Amino acid sequence: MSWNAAETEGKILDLAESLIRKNGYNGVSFRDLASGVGVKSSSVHYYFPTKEDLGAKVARRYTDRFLNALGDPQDGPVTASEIVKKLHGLFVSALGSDGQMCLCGILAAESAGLPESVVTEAKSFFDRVSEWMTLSLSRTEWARNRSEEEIKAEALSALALLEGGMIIARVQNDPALLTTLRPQLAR
Amino acid sequence: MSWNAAETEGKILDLAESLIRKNGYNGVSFRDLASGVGVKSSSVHYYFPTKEDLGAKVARRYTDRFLNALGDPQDGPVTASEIVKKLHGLFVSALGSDGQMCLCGILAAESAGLPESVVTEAKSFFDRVSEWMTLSLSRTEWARNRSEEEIKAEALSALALLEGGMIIARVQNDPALLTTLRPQLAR
DNA sequence: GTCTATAATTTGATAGAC
DNA sequence: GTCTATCAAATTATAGAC
Repeated sequence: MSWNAAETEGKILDLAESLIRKNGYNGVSFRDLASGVGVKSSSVHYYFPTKEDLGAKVARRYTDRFLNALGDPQDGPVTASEIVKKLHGLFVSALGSDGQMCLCGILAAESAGLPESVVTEAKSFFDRVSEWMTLSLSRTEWARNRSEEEIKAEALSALALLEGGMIIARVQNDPALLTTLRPQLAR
Repeated sequence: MSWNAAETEGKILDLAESLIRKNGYNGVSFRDLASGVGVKSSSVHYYFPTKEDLGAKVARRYTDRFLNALGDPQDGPVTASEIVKKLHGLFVSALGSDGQMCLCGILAAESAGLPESVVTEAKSFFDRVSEWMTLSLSRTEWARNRSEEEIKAEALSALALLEGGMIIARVQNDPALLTTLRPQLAR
């Protein structure tokens, strides 16, 4: 039946996202995915002809969901503090209890050796989240006496702080560390 | 002759560091190292019996050099701004013109799937640099009316901002981006 | 859509000659 | 110390039956 197809494809995407966030792109194999989902590796190739194809689709889906969770900047928080809180909250819940990295963060770290389309999708995550932050901040009182460059720099530094915080929290095995960084974001 | 041994071992460590920073731990093979250095892979195993052994030694050497470049906190800059500038400068020169990641940053990102001793060494980098920052900042005027926790949080957030900045600079293919973040460090 | 079977390559690692 | 030779396992990917 047709819903089986979509279910297998979805399961593969879910597991691929989880495993890449845990081990990185080079730390995931088709057989890991196949055995985890309960099919053979040739079935994974049926949905995703190449690993590059799979990686790019996982990254695209991740970014789409992330921006969906952020919501429309025109209809979001109106203070800089609340905007930053929203972004921070998404990263904290992404790190979760099992210390999973941001998918595009780990892809970006590995990017020098990754297939082109995967890098393009990882880059797109930062472009889009950065744009969301810039648009959101632009609507606030905080932005009144600040230039476009200052606002963009603030958006970028918030993202950098959160990505770096995830990395450190993970290696220290201390998810609470990311929470600690919150006061550094609100200025 | 004996100096040949040291030379080969050093070349392997140099190349391993460079390749891990580019592709991550899982993106480097013994044959990559061997061909790059001009020996056979069995010779690489002669110096480093296992990949874990090699990874741990590369990380340890990287951290030792990094702290050596930072210098003795008792004998360093005395203003918070200069301390932050020194750390920032090291990261900027590490990123360099070819966009290489911080070795322990990429190892930390991959850490969930890495051998134990490699993770231990990556963790040690953040412990030691964080301690350097905390000790250095504690000696400044800036620290006078601040608690131990506040100082540690500042050290940690500076590190997080720089690691995250490297990641984003790399995927955006824009090393200057890390320079942009500098004003966010000085408070 | 999923399977079996398999190809072609790469990987980490070892044994033993020189 | 470096080599040749080799191994067992894992990797991405394809062909073709059901």
